[in-house]
Amino acid sequence: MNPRSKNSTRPTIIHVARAAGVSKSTVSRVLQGDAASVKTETRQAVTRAIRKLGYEHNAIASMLRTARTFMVMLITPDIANPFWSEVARGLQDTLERPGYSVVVGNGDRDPQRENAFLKTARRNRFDGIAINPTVIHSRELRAANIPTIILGVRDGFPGMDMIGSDSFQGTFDALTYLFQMGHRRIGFIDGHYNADPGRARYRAYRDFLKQRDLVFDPTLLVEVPFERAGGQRGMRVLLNVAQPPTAIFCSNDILAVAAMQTAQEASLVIPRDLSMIGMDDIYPAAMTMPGLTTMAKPKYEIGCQAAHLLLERIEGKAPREGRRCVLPCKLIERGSVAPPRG
Amino acid sequence: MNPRSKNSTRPTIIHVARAAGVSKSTVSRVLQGDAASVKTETRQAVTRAIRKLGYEHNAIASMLRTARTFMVMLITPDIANPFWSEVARGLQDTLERPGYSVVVGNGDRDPQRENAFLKTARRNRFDGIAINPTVIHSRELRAANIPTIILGVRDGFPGMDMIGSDSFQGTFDALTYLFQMGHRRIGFIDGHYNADPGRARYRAYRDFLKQRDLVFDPTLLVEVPFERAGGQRGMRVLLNVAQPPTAIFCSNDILAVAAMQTAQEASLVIPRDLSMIGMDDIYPAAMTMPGLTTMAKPKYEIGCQAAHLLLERIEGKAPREGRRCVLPCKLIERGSVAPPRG
DNA sequence: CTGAAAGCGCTAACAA
DNA sequence: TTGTTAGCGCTTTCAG
Repeated sequence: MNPRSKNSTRPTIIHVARAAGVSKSTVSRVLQGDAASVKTETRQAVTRAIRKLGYEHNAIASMLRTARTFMVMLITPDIANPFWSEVARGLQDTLERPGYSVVVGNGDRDPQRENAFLKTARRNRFDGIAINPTVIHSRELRAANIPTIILGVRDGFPGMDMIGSDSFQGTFDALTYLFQMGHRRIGFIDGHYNADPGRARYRAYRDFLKQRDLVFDPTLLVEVPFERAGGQRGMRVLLNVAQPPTAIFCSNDILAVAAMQTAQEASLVIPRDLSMIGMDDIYPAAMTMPGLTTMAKPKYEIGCQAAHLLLERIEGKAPREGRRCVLPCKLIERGSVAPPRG
Repeated sequence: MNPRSKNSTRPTIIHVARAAGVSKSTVSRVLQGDAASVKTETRQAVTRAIRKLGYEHNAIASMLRTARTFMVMLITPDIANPFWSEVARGLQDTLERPGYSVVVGNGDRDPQRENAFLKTARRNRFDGIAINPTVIHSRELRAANIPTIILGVRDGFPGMDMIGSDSFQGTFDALTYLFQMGHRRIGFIDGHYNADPGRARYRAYRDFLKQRDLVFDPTLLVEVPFERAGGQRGMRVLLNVAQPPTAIFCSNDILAVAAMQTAQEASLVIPRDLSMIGMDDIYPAAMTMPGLTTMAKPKYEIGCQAAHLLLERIEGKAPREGRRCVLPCKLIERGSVAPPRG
C-alpha cells in the first residue's frame, strides 16, 4: 500500500526522472514551477511520476545547494507573555505566505540563552532574525551576518532595521487624556528592567508635567519591576502618600491591573475614587472590572511590519542604512478613567 | 577585521583541515566531539584553526548527510492564545537542551493552514511533530511518517502518543467542590467547537448529577462558542431562568471571566450572590476581581511531557504502541466561590 | 589515530 | 526545451 514502506528509502528526483523518462534537471525545473522552460507534456509526465511515487521534495538538499533556508528566528524574552505572543502571531502570519517558517526562541533575558538561539540561527544558516534584544549586543548581532530586524526602538543598534511603537508619545497622550479629564495629581508606576531601554515613559512624564506647568512631585513616582508584584507595591506606596494622586498611569497593563486590584482591595472604587490607565492592551486588560483603559500598542501589526521589513532586507531590496519604523499607540477607553471627585 | 568580509565565502571544514594540517574527516570528528578517536594535540590544533578562521558548523550540510534535522513542528490553533503559548513554552524549554529548535505553526482551525504546516514538516524532514489536531486526520498524520505527539487526549488517533489533561476528572472535581460548598443548583456554560473532542465536560456534568442524585435541569445548561461573547451570552441566559443557579461551572476561563463580568454588570456580587468556577487557569484568571477560582490545567507541564514523549519516539526508545499520558487538573482557589446564600 | 573517497539530494551553469 | 556535469559542506565507511 504505502509506496514507501519499511526499509525502502524515500524516492528522490532521480527516481522521478527515471519514471518519467527525463533527466533530473527537468524534474527540478518542474518542481520549481519553471513553467517557461518545460513543455507541457513533459511537465505532466513528471507530475504524474511524482504522484505515483509519492515523491516529496527534500528541502534540506535544496537549502544546501541554494544557501537559502526560508527559516527565520524569532527571539523574545518569553513567548508565553501575551505581548510577545501577539507579535509572534503577526510575524508568523505574514511570513507564512512567502514560505518562511519561524522558529521561536525564549531568550528569558539570559545572555546564555539569547546567544544560544543566535548560534542556532547562524549554524542553521537562517535567512533572517527578528529579535527583541535584552542582553545581546549590536556587535554579536552584526557578527552573525544575517538580515535582522530589531523589535523595539532602541539606541545602540546603528544601521539596523527597527520596529516598535512610540512609548514616549503613548505615555504623553495617556497623561494628556487624564489631564483633560481634569486630573492634576497624576501618579506614575514606572516599570523597569535591568537593561533599561531609554526610559521613554519617564521622559514623557517629565515633559508632560513641564508642558502643563505642573510641578514634579517625586512622591507620585514609584519605580518597580515589570511584574504583578511591582504593580501591587507601587499602588501601596501611592495610596499612602500625604496627598494621593487622583489618577495613575502605569508603564504597562500587567502593572496597571495588579495596581488596580490592590486599590480595590483597599476599598477604593475605580474610577470613582481613582482613575487608572495602562499601556499595551494585552488580553487581560479587557477582562478586569471595570475594564482597563489603556494605550494600546499595535502588537500584531508590529509583527506584520517586522516581517515586511525583514523580507525586504533578506531579498536585498532594503536601503543600505537601517530603517526605523515607529507605530503609534492608540487609546482604548474602557471603564477605569473618570473625572476626579469634587 | 571581519575574517569573512564582503564576497569571500564562508570557511568550510576543508579550510579548517588545511589550516590545521589534517584531513576533513579529522575536523569532522573533532566537531562531533568524538573525543575517543582523536589525539589531544590534533584536536587542539583543529580547535585553534576553527577559532582562527571563524569557522561555523554548517548544520544544513550535516542534516543532508545524517538525515536528522533537530527540528520539531508545533501546530496549535493559535499561539497567541494564552493556553497554547504556555504549552509552547514548556515544549521549547525542554526541547532546547537536546538541541532541537521548534517551529510554531498557527493552524487556525483551518484545514488549509494545518495541512500546510504538516507539509512543511515533511519537506523539511522535521524530526518530530507536536500537534493539537483540529481538522487534520489521523491518516494524514500517519502518512507524514514523522514521529508525532498529539496534544490533547482524543479518540481517532490509534497508535499515536497523546498527552493531555483530564477534563472529565477536572470537571467532576470542580462540580464536587461546588457541591461540598453547599451548592445544589449548579449551572453549566459549556463551550464547544465544531469538531468536538468527546465532550468530556458534559459527560462529567451528567455523571456528577447522577452520582449526587440531582436531577438534570436542561435550563441550567447552555452551550456557547468558546469565546468571550459565548460567556456573556451564557450568563445572560442563566440569569433569566425561573430558578437561577447558585453556582456556575464554565468550560474554560475565557468563558468564566466573561460570564462573571456579565453577572457583575447585572449587579450581582460574586461570590455572595453567585459562585463561579472556570477551567484552565490562564493568565487573566488571576487578574479579575475577585480572582477566578478554577481547575488549573498543567499547561507548561503538558508541553514538557510532550517533549519527553516525542524525544523518546524520535530516538526509537518508545514502545511500538501509542502511549496516553493524562495529567491531572488542580483546583486553584481564589475568590469566586462561596457557599450559597440563605 | 588518521586519511581517502563515496555519497546525501538537489540546483545551476553550460551544452546540445 | 532538455540533458550533462559539477558541486553545495558534511559524515562515514573502509583502509592504512
